[in-house]
Amino acid sequence: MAIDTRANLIEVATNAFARDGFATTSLRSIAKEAGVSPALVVHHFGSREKLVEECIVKSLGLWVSEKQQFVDVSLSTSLSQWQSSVDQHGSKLQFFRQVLLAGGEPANILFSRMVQEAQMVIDSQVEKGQIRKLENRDDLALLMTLNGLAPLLLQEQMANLLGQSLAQTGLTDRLAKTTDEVYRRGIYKSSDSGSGKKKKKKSAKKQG
Amino acid sequence: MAIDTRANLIEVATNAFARDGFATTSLRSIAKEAGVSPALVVHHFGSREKLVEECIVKSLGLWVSEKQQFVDVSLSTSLSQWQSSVDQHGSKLQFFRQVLLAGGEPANILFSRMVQEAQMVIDSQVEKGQIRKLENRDDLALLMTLNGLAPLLLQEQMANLLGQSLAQTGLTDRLAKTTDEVYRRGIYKSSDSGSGKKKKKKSAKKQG
DNA sequence: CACTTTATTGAACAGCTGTTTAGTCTTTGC
DNA sequence: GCAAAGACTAAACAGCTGTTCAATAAAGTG
Repeated sequence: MAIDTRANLIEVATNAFARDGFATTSLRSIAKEAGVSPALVVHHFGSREKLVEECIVKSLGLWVSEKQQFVDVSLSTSLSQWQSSVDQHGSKLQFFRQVLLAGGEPANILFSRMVQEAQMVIDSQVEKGQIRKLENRDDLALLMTLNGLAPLLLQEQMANLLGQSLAQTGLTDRLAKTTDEVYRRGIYKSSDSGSGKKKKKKSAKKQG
Repeated sequence: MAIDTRANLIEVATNAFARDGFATTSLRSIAKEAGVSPALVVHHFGSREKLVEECIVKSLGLWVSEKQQFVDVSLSTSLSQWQSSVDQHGSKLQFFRQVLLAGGEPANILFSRMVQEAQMVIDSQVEKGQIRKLENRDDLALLMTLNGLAPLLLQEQMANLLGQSLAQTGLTDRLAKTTDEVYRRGIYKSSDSGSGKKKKKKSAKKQG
């Protein structure tokens, strides 16, 4: 059964790439893990690089159809929210992490899509009145995407730091609080932050 | 001259690692670039891995002695500031970028040092009254380090996005402005943000 | 049924990797 | 000056990599 083998190869390869990265995962190891000869892999995909491409294309397609699930990752204003997202669809997230770390065109495409997503989310939240309008929404989208991806990219170093310093003191919750505070007092209207009883509709001159 | 060769090898290797990363830079390519036989490299350092270690140790030592120059990178509240830092000591920064991307113990050490730096800077700025006191300064330090490192790690994707969408419209300056706005209205006292004429020393109850 | 296509494999190839060995050349210590 | 020590190299080794080739088995197709 050719299709089964093909699909299975893609799945095995995707998981391997997500786990170990693209550079360090060999065609042979994938074949071995799938219980198949290396020659069969190139028979089905033409080359290792084509297999990589197919895995990426498929995952990017999946991402499009499951957008909402990843938006809160790249845009999560709370790290606990981010962590729960990681736990939920961890393998997919790890794959995207590897795509970003590997760089190149796929990483550029993925990143620019994430920024676009962020723009849409911001627009929607501005419309709902949850975010105050900003001079440049595109810049904010880029900024939030960058900040949102940081804990994903540096997850290993974060885990090391948190694990050895404060362990399970509910630190991710406190981090979420801090992030929340920065973002709310910064970009969000003060709707529930305590000092938001009065609406201030001032407009002060900006020196500059 | 043994010492010259040794020192030169470290420098060549460090630059190569900074440029191409650790995984993809071979001992042979380093030897070739230094105009020396591969065997000589292992003669001087014992193994490739030892050479990597020495490069990292030396760079981490350099970082300690030039702390202030890198603090504004991992903590830069402005992306233009970050960019000028990148231009200034680009190669060193790229090396640290590769260390972080490579992961493992060196990355953990580097990251935790950066967070420590951030803590000190925050303390200093709180003392100067530039930052309002926060519930947990450690969390903020971690958060700012993460956010500060994001544009370094994703520099390639950022460059791609900015280059193709808005080019040299002074976007980095606008980004700096946005970052600044988020941070100032968030964590900084409102000393010059227009609405900061009156100090409000209220403390409202938080629901839930 | 024969015939073609497809799935699958083991073996081999060329190219890369880090490392070792044996040897040459150069410097140093006495 | 001579012997020991260190700098340095070419060549080879074993192990990995992606890929190719010839061959075998299976599945479709007429």
